[in-house]
Amino acid sequence: MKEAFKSLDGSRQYEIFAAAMAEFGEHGFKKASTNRIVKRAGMSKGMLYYYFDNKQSIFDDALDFALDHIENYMLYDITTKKEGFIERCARLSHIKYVYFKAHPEISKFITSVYFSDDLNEVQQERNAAFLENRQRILFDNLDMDRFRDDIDHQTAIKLVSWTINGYTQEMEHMMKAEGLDFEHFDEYFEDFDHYLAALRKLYYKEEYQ
Amino acid sequence: MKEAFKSLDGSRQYEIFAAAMAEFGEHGFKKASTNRIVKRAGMSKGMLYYYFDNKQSIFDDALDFALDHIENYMLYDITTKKEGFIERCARLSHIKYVYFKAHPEISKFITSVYFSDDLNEVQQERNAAFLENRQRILFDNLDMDRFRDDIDHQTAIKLVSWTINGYTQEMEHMMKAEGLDFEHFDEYFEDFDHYLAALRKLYYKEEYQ
DNA sequence: ATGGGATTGACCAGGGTGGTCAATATGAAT
DNA sequence: ATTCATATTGACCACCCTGGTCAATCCCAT
Repeated sequence: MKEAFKSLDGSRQYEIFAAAMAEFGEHGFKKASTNRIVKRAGMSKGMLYYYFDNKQSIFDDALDFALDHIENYMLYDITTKKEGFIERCARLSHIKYVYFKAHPEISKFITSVYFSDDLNEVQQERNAAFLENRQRILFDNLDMDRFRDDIDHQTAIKLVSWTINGYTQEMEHMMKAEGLDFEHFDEYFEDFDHYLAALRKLYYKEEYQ
Repeated sequence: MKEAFKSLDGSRQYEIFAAAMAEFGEHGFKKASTNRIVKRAGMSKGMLYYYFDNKQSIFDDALDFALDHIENYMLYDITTKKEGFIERCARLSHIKYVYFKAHPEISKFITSVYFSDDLNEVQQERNAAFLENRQRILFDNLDMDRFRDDIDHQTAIKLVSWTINGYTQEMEHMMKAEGLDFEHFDEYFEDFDHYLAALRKLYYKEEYQ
């Protein structure tokens, strides 16, 4: 990015990156259109190239911005207190979901990056570090003794995370179909608690249910 | 489609539809390119419009073809014998996976249709009927008494299907990352059995484990 | 040799692309 | 009021790709 962009108001920077990330998230790098980015951000074509060198550098800077943004958010909100794996998963899911509602463009952008495979080396390393960090947060300081003794811990971890991801995905799909609605939002989280209770009953020793 | 196409060799029809489905699956209707379809199918532009009226009718006919193809395949391979839900899910997953490896273009095409929302009414009905049929197959003639008594059946069904879907997705993601490999294929299914055994231990009464 | 279906690919108008740039608008300092 | 640097515009460029057409071939059974 050029100096002109750096000296911009933080919220304006966010708006512009948001426009770019939404476009890249929906269409991928190649088929993303700078004209649509410009329209989304409410600015003229000339301005975009007054702020950035070219399309590629818009993408690169947006990716940097997105990863930083998520990492800051997560760092702020996460305390890895000792807890069971089910509780940890549930908490992370919840955080993720709140973040998704607050910053859908960033979430979608990062998701599309995760599934694409045309990142350069630097970006791949950056992204790998990001994912590793997520794993660390997910597994740090867990109380694994809550799991039933007759089930392997690693197996239980896999099963539980698949289950909770499945719930999350179904939720997203429902939301997308019906349009996301804050009334339903709470309903869904009541359901979530119900399923979490069931999971505890299935996977945990009696004293932890 | 025009008469010329109908009188084509069945395998050639498949090739052409496969090219179209691959293109539509990757790019969606609007951004799909008839030029790329033509290239994929190894034919000239003129030929495509000798077979079909226009881009839309290519899509329509491909969708018909895909749904018919899947339904025939499933009908042939599925006997809904009495079994537990875990076994049913596992079997359907396996069938789905084998089908995916045999006909990836069809699978991806149908998946993209499932997530898109620009189907016309007739297609929506057709697709709804298709999904309903899948649900029927999934739930027909189940032995629900295998589930532990202290867990609600509907809850168990949800949890188990989320879990198994999660496993399937992880498998797909791994395959995509490493390139699908038949050696690994079998490994994965050994793992699968391991996880199924764990699920039975968690969800079933002792006598059904 | 002829007729007719199969097949080609150059071609079209139209629209979108990433990127440029001369022209202006703005606003603070003089 | 003038100056001057910075902010901002959108028309414009050459290029590429689009869905679709069609005159020209090719192929082969008669």
